[in-house]
Amino acid sequence: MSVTLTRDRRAERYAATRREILDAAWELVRAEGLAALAMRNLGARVGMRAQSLYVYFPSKYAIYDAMFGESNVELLRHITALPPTADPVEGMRLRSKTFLDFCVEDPVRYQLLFQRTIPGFEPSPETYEPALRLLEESRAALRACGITSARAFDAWIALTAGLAAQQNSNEPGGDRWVRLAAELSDMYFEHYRPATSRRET
Amino acid sequence: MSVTLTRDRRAERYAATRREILDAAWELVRAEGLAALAMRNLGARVGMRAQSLYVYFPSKYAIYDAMFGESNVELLRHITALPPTADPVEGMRLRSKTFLDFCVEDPVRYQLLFQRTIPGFEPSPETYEPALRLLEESRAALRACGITSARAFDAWIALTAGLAAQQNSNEPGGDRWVRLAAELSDMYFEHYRPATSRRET
DNA sequence: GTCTATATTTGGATAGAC
DNA sequence: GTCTATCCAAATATAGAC
Repeated sequence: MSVTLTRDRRAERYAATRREILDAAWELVRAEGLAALAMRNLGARVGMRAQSLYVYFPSKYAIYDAMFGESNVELLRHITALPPTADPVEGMRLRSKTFLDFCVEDPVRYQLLFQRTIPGFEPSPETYEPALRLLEESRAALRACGITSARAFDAWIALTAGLAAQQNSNEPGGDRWVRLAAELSDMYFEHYRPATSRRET
Repeated sequence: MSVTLTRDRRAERYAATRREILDAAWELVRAEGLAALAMRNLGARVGMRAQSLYVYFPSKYAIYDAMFGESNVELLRHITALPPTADPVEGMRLRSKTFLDFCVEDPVRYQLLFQRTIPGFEPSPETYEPALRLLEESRAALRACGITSARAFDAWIALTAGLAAQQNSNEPGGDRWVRLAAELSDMYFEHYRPATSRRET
């Protein structure tokens, strides 16, 4: 006779070990770069042989994919957690600042999310999904500012992403480009915002 | 008794082979990605064993460095070859278009020049020098438009580089972002150009 | 669930014959 | 200047004992 248990201790243990491996992987890539993720090194960090990791992840790419996925979820969470603002343009300023902080805070995570630099790695549709949601959500937020054209949307993304790219590739950890965000945001809305939907100041 | 010759046939042959190796390296990375440059593969493409390549380049990084250097020289040449324009702002538009075309034309070259993606590779000061020259030259061109602040300069670079980055990472070979260049350039000058130095239209 | 052992591949680089 | 012969190191992954 089998009894139904309310907890699966084995599954809990398994999940905890997976988590531990992912944490170690983040530590490793932050210390030595994305490309330095190697099963041996990773195993050493969690006190295992490389081979044992295959119990938890079917391949190295599966580890990258899990990291990609949780980063994307985290970013989406950061953005959707922002408090509502009375002025939608002020909201966009806040969003871009939040996005840039997120990118600068962890350059390796940025590289994993936004630069396709690991040979052979492509995120799975499931882990990529939050990125699409974020993009959609951004489009809506910009629409609330009265900006609807696809070109204008692309321009906003390019502006914001451009700052992050410059910052991380030229002065990781600094703020030389990031601090231009508010100014460029103003410039953007001065140019793109239809006169009718602007507030009087 | 030794005679002074006007040509060094051996040196010419050597230089030609080096050139041939570099050409093959470009072909290889364009076909299989920057990270796929391996001495064995490269050797195969020029009809040599990998070991023989060491006669021409002391290491794999030396090959990357040579490629980096010649790309930088080429970019500088593209920009400095631009015809002078009566309107300096028109000149900047032309420069950014030329820059973007250069970046989009060859995404792998772009990656080598502007994204530090090869583990362990850092360009030598000699091959990096043209990049500094170009930056200095760009600063001067922007100054001719009446724009002198360091912040404004950084903003220009971020704007242009942002377009290139978006284009190459999201739609290599396309023009979805690149075609925004003129519009963003206008937006930039509307915002940053001091009123006194603007032309009447 | 972790281990030992091992297969397999790949890649950078050197020594020395020709 | 190109080759053969090697070396060495690193890395992914599988099989099977415990």
